[in-house]
Amino acid sequence: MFSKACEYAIKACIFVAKSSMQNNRVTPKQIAEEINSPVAFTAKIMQELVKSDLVDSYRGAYGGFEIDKAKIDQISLSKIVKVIDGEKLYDGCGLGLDVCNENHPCPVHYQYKTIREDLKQLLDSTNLKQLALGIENGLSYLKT
Amino acid sequence: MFSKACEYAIKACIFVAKSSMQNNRVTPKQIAEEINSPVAFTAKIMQELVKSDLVDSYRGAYGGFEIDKAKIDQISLSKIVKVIDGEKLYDGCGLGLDVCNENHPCPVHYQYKTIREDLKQLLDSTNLKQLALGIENGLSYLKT
DNA sequence: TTTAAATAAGATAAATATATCCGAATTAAA
DNA sequence: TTTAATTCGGATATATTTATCTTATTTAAA
Repeated sequence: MFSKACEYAIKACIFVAKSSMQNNRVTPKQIAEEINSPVAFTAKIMQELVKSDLVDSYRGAYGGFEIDKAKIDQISLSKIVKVIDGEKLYDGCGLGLDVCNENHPCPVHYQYKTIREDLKQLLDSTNLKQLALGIENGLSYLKT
Repeated sequence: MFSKACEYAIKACIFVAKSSMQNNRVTPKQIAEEINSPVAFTAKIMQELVKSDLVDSYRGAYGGFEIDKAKIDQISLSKIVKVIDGEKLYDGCGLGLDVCNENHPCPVHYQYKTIREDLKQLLDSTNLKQLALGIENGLSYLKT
């Protein structure tokens, strides 16, 4: 469904959001420990998230990553997924046809469309604040 | 969502099913033309489908691939997907946790579960006969 | 001003997925 | 029995994704 990079990105964002709510900047090392991911690869992904303006970074001593508290509930999962995996999940054909629409549907076009709309709905309506609170309250987990 | 190999497999199966309903065996070359896929890679995928008993193959002159007519409506998309992509889409965690369940849910566990059940429902309830008829009747297409 | 801690950027490596190629075995028909 | 057409299996090649490493730059505090 999502690439590994995207899975890491989502989990990293949730952890950074949670930390930012507690006024803590975090380093790639801390993130990787918290979400059980390879440090260097995680750092690369963080760079993309920074470039795309979803996360803020601060260099030098006492630096790290954070998310503007006021923005935490404005960042939906769909924004993260689009930055890392692109729009494919959003508008690609289930069977990979370059052109697939009502005029020229693939064999599973209509059924797949429903699934995709549901997924879109899920990603659009879920934001980092909700997820960070879930972690904070021990209702969900970022690693096993 | 699906790997490319799986997309090819699904489309190939639909074409083989349609051909078998018309009492025609088909070769990898014909399949690849019909679904717009690389010939040799398609042939490899057909081998897997044969080994998994979803498709029958016949060697030598006048050989090729076919599906037992009586089985065409017994082959669901889920069978094909499981053979090529495995069970991950069916039971994997949306965020890649090794263990993810009600007792230890990832942050999107419940929402993702709904999507997955819908997808499962779609794959389980759609069979090759339905899809082959759609192609035969010009209601859907295997390539653009 | 020096130092230690941190991100940024680019090169490189490893693993996986996608794709090709070729020789061996099989088979129906001529 | 020979031939041509076909699948099978394994080796190889290419592309993409995942992951690591190294150097440069930045920055706060001592």
